[in-house]
Amino acid sequence: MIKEGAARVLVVDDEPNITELVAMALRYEGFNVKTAATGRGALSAVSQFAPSLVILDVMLPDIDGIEVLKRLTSSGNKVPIIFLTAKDATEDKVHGLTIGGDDYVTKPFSIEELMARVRVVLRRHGNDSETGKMSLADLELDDEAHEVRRHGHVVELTNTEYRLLRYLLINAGRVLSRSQILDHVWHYDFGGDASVLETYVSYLRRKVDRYDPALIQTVRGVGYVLRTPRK
Amino acid sequence: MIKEGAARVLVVDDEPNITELVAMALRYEGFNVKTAATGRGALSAVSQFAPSLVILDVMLPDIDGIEVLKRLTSSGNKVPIIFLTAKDATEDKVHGLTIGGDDYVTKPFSIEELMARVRVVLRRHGNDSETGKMSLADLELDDEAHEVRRHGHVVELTNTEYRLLRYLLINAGRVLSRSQILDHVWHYDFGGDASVLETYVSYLRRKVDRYDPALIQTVRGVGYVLRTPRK
DNA sequence: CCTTTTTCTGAGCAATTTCCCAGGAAACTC
DNA sequence: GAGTTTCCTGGGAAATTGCTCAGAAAAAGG
Repeated sequence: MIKEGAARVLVVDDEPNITELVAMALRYEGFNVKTAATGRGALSAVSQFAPSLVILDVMLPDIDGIEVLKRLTSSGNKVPIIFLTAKDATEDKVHGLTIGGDDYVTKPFSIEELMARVRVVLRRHGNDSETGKMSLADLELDDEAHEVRRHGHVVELTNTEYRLLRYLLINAGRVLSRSQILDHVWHYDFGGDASVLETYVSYLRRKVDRYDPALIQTVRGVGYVLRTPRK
Repeated sequence: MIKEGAARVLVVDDEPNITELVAMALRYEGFNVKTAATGRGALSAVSQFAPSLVILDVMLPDIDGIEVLKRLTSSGNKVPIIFLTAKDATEDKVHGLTIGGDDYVTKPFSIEELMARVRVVLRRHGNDSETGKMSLADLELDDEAHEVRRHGHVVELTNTEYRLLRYLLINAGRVLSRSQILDHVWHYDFGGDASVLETYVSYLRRKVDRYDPALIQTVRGVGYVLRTPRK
């Protein structure tokens, strides 16, 4: 069952946990996904599946991700790549490789973070029609500029604050449970307490909800929701 | 006898008490239900029964629930899953799994809570034509926003009040016994007194039935019913 | 390597919710 | 109408939930 018009994404990692996690998230967003576990597998999948984007782990059992990129480039294939890399020396190797519009994300990442990169890369390559701008009342979020405005004023947010606000905004009007939010906005192996979320909601309120009306609302015993208050 | 158009749900748990409880509740709501007690049983049931939703205990005697999910995903099966999990360490394992639109419920749950998740998940996967909005006369309930309106005004309800009203509304026009309500709205191992229910009906009346006509009616010696009064 | 910024933790406090009880009201029986 | 049962509601204790602050830990940026 292939969706017409849905962008194809190839996910390559030797850990099934990761490929499945990422594949699930992508499928949920409507992408058409294939997975591979090796460099060779990746190369053959690229030629057969012809993806519009490859998410590629740098560490692979046979041919590493960088070598995969080289072979693709030398054979004239210009598919954009988002590298997955551990936060160590390998990170440096990937640094200079993001020139051709490619990008990279360090493990462990949060789903929202990775999805944001996916959208950016696809947009840049014209495979995504969306503009990357969202708004609710006088709150505006511009994904490309990574900028948030409230009441016309730019609001300075840290990365986590931004991702949290973005996730709430995408789901504006829908009540989100704490675990839903934690799973999407925090790193996939985050083991901590749900109280971080409360702390960040507190931060966001101070920065974003400084003007009336307050948009971030608590639904006691359930979770949070972003909406214009109606009483 | 298979109902035409009725969504198929597979329930997997090694405790027959639980599968029976859940299966009954689902059948009562019009679903077509099958049960399994093991991971292997679940896998074979999925391929034969082709359910639109699986309710899956994480702890199973052979293959655990997470492994079942992995095998399903890697074989390309995208059936949504609602996990059942104890409120302890196992809860953590399930974190991160709500990304693909899956969900989880911690034991002991209330039937209403589980049914609410079932509807949410099926709706999200387009297996349910319902919008998540219910109404009776000028009483409206919106599940996504977790919001109740009477006569156009938002009514602020606590979580328990909301679940109770929701259960009454689903069964509008049908008289529900005290024990039915307690079993559905309160946790299944709730040991307390039945008088909580009276207290909560009182709360609801004060908040919801402030306008005429009163919709929450007592059926003496039996239970309660939500309906427009018959003159 | 050091400074600055960001992220996370824990604890105290405040507010709300849940539950139980008890007195009284309402309905039903005879 | 009197007695009995069933139900309603207010008060209040106990538990839960959520907010905020201060500081520790970790990451980012020179």
